Amino acid sequence: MTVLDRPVDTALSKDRLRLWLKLLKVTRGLEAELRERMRVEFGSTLPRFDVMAALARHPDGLRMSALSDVLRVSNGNVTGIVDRLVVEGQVARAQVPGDRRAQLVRLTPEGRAEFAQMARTHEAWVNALLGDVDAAQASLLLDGLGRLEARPEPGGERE
Amino acid sequence: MTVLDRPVDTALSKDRLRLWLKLLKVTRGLEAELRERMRVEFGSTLPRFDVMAALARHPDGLRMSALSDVLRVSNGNVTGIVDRLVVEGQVARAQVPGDRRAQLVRLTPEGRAEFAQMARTHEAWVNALLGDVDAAQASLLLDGLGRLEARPEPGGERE
DNA sequence: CATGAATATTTCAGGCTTGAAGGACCTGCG
DNA sequence: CGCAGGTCCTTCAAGCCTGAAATATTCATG
Repeated sequence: MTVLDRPVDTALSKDRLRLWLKLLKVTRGLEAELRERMRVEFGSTLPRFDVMAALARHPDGLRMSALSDVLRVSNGNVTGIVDRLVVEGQVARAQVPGDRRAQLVRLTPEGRAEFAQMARTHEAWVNALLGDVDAAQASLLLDGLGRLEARPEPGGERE
Repeated sequence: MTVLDRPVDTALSKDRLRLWLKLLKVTRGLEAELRERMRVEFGSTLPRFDVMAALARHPDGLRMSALSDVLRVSNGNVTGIVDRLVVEGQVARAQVPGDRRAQLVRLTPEGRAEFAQMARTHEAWVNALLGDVDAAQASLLLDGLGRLEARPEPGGERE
């Protein structure tokens, strides 16, 4: 911990801080725009969209805890979002045969149809918002971003 | 709007979508790590830190609405965060002489001291979390990120 | 089989966030 | 002056989010 006890204050440290602040700014800006469009166009939200996207990729359904893992979101949070999606009829819960604790969550047919529409539109939005990025820049950025991915701490879970 | 009515589905569109998802993933990962450390180490939060940072850059104080502009956060939200910072004694509200509607918000001396400590540690955290990024990569990424900054829509506010 | 540990989920309090509505105040114009 | 329209801020309902505690249920071990 001794490294945290004195000021850092190198040029590189400042550069990294600037990079992080920029990252935050850009991401929040884009996210705000997408959230707003999701709200106006579909009366929905990004978290709901995220849950539906995860379920769309798993047609056999996911358990609540699996959903929580995939989305990297707390267990209790998933409960609330799924609750609302159930009320809206886009998602259904089912019992897992061998385990009375677990729930299997799936898209309903209506949810599947709604998601297809949302996903198409969402991709178009992103495509337009990132319109200044060509393929080469995209791959360059994608690569660079990989470098600052927070790795799970040693001893943590693996994929 | 006609462009949104049919599937996009070009390779470039997929690349941009992947880039956006990566951006979101990386940012959320780092943010979660910083939030957790802020909570454990300082019993505080990133939004509170953001407010204090803005106030630290404006020793003469900021109005609530100016704070809301700087942080790009809704007015009502700022009210709540500042309320809590006031309770904690890190921030104080003052009347603006000529205008009984407005409030001038400032760091207290305690807030200023606390912020200095938090800012030093925060920078060290970011420096460590982005430890794989050297100066050249940082500037490359910073530049690339600038390209996908959501520009305010035409007719919107300017800086 | 019992029972203690582990697993799956929900509930809860506290905080952040938004958009919309409301109240107080200011300003400019007739 | 009076008052219409704007500005500044707060309040509110609804939703997202977390970490921690509570509830069920399953599993492993003796």
